[in-house]
Amino acid sequence: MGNVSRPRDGGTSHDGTAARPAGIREVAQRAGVAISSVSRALSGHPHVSPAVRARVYEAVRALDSSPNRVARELRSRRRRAAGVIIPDITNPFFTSVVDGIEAVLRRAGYCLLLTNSNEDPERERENARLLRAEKVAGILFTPSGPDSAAYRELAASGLPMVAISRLPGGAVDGGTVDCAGGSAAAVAHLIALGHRRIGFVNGPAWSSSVQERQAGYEAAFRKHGLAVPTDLVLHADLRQSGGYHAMRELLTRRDRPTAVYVGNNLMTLGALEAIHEQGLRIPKDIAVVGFDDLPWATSLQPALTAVRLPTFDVGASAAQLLLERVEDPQRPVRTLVLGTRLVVRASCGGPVVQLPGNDSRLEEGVCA
Amino acid sequence: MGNVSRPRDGGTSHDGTAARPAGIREVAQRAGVAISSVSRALSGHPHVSPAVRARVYEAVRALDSSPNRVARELRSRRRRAAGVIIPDITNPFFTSVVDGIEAVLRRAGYCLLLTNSNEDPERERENARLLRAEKVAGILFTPSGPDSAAYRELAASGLPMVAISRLPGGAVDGGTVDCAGGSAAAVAHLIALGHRRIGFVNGPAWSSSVQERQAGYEAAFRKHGLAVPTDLVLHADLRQSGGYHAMRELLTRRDRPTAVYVGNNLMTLGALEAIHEQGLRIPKDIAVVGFDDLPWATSLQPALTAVRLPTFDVGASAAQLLLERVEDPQRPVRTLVLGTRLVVRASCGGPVVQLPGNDSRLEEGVCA
DNA sequence: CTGTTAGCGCGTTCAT
DNA sequence: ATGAACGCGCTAACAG
Repeated sequence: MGNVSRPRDGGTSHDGTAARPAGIREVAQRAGVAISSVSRALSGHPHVSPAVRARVYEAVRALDSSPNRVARELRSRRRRAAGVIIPDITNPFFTSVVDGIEAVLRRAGYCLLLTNSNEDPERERENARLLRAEKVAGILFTPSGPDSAAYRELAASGLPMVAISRLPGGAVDGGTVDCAGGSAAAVAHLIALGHRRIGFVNGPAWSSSVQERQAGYEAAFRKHGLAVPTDLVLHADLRQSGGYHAMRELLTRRDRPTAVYVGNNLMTLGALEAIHEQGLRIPKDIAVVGFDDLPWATSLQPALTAVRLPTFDVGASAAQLLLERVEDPQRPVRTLVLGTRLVVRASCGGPVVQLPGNDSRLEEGVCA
Repeated sequence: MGNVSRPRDGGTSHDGTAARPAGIREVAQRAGVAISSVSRALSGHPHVSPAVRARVYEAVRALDSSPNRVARELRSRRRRAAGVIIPDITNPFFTSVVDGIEAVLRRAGYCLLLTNSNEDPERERENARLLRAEKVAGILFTPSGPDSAAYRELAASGLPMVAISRLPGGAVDGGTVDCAGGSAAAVAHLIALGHRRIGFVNGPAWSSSVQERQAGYEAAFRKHGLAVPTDLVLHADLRQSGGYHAMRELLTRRDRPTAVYVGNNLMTLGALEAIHEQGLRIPKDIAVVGFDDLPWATSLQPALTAVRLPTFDVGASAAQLLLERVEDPQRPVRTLVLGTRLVVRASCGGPVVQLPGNDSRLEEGVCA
C-alpha cells in the first residue's frame, strides 16, 4: 500500500491557529525530492546537483522553513551548544568574559546556554544539571565557592569543561588573567612613587585568583627589598559592600596606609565610597589603584589608575579551549594566563605615563 | 525473533575512552523495568508503584544518568527554552535585564539561549535564525535599529516574542521602564532647583525609549509654564563616546547650560569626562542628572543624582509575559511599563532628600 | 547523484 | 500499574 502521508499544513496558516513551522518533509514535498536530498542540500553536502539544491532553497524560502537543530543534533549525536555557569552576571568582569565566549562560540556555529548561580552553591548545582540534561558539548565554569559540588559532579561526568578566572586544582583546562603579574605591577608603581604602607583589599582566600594577587602584592615588596606589611592585607567578599567595609576599617587605623590597592572592580567602588566618606582627598591623602579597568575609571575625579584585564580575550580563548577539547578529548590539559597592563592615570599622583605592561601570554601545559 | 539489544556500556567507563552517558535504556535495564516505566517515574507520572520508582531512582544514581532534554523535548514537541537577543551585553542595563530574565526562566524550568548582536543588524539576523532553528518557545528581543530585519522575520514567523526596552509599533508584547515619567521627574528636580537652561543628551531618535525621554523632558518644562530649550537637546549614539562628544559640544557654547540631563548610563560617563576635562565643578558650575542608577553612582565625588530603573524587574516581567504567551498564544497583547524613582544625591546641589517616585506600574492592554 | 531504510533518546498511545 | 509498539524531525548508512 502507498505511503499515505498524513495531512500537514506547510507553514502558511490558512486559519487563525498558529501553524507548525514547515519542516524538512514539507520542503521535500514542495521541491519534489526525497527528504534525504533536502538534508544533504541544507547541510552543505558535496554530492548534490545544483538543480536539486536550487529547488530546495526555493522551497525553503517559499515555506519560510527553518531547520530543526534539536532533531538534527539528536540524530547526529553532535550538539553544537555550550553552557556557561557564572557566579554573578551583574559583575562587568563576567559580562565581558561572556561577550568573548559568545563571539567565538557563535562563529563556530554553537549556541550559548547561560546560567547565573548568583554565588549560590545550590543554584550552581541545578545549573550544572540543566546543562548536562541539555547535552551541551561542554561547559565554561567559574565556581562560586571553594569546594563546589557542581564542579565535582561535572568533573566526574567527564563532560568537557574549562574553568574561568578561578582555577581549581585538578587537571582541567582553564583561562584566566595574570593576577600575580598585574598585582605586582600595581604595587610596584605605588612603591616607586614612595609609598610603603600600602593597604590591600583582596577577596576570599579560597579563590585562586585571590591567592595570585596576594603573591603579586608580596613579590613587589620583596623585589624592592622591603618587608611585606601583612597587617594591611584585608580579605573582604568581592562585592561593593565588602570593599567599603574593608576600606573603612583600613582608614580608621591609627597608622593609616598612604595608598591602597583593591582587588576587584566592585570592591574598588566601595573603597572609593569609604574614602570620600572620610573626607579624604585622592591622591593627596591616599593613592588608589584598582584591579580591573572599567568604563567609569576615566569618569572619576581624579581618574583611576587601574590594572587593565583582557576580559574579552579570556572569554574568547576559554571558548576556543573548549572547542578544541571537544574536538580532541585526549588533548593534554592547557591553562591560559593572559597578560595585563597597568593604566596609569591620576589617582596615585606622579606623572601620568604609560607603562609597558606584560602583554606576553604566559601559557603552560600540564600533563593530561 | 527476540529484540537483541546491542551492547552499550552503562555510564561507567571501563577503559580510557569517554563513555556515552547512560540514558533511559541503561537505567531501565539496571532497574529491571521497561523504558516507559523509567520515563513515567522520572516525569513524575502519577500511576507508578513506589517500588518501581525507588529502583529507577537508585539506578539513575548508580549510573549517574542524566535525562536527555534534547530527545525529550523533540518527542514531546515542547521546548522549554527561550532565546534572548540584546544589542550590547556589555551595557549594565541589559545585563541586569538578563539577570531578571534568567531568574524567572530558570524557575519555570526553561533554559536561556543568549545571543549578542553587538548593535549589528546582520548579526542580529543570524541570531534570530539560530534561535528559530533551536525551536525556542519564544524570544526576548531588543532590536538594535529602527527597522530591524530580524524583528520583521521573527514577527512573520509567528514565534512568541516580547520586546524589551525599545518597543516597536506593532501589536507585540513588551516590557520597559517609564522613560517619560522618569525623565520628567529628573528635569522637574532641576527646574525646582532654579535651573532653566537644562541640556539634554539623548540617544538616536528612532528608539521608542529615546522618544519617551524626550516627551518627559518637554513635559517637565511645560508643566512649569516654561518654554522648552530645544537648542539644548542633542542626539548622540548611546555609547560613552557619544555622551562625551555631545557634552563637549554643549559646554563649548557661548550660552552654556547650567545643568544637564543624560539619557543613559554609558553616555553619562562620557559626559562626566567632558565636564572634568573642561575643569568644571559639579554641581557649582554644572548640575548633572543621569538616567539609570548604577553601582558607581555613589562612588563619584559628588555622588550622582540619577533615575533608578527597575531593570531586573523589566527582565523578570518580560520573561513572565513570554511564558504566559507561550501558554496562551491567543491572549491579548500586553505592554508593561515599570515605574522609576529619582534618587537625589549631591550632583545637583540642594538638599539631599528622597523623592516619592512613581512606583505605580502603568499597565495597558492593547487589542490582540 | 538520489531515494530507501534504519534509527538518535525519549514520550505516548495502546494493550495487558 | 506496566510493557510493547510507534514516531518526533532529522542524519547516515546503503543501494541503485
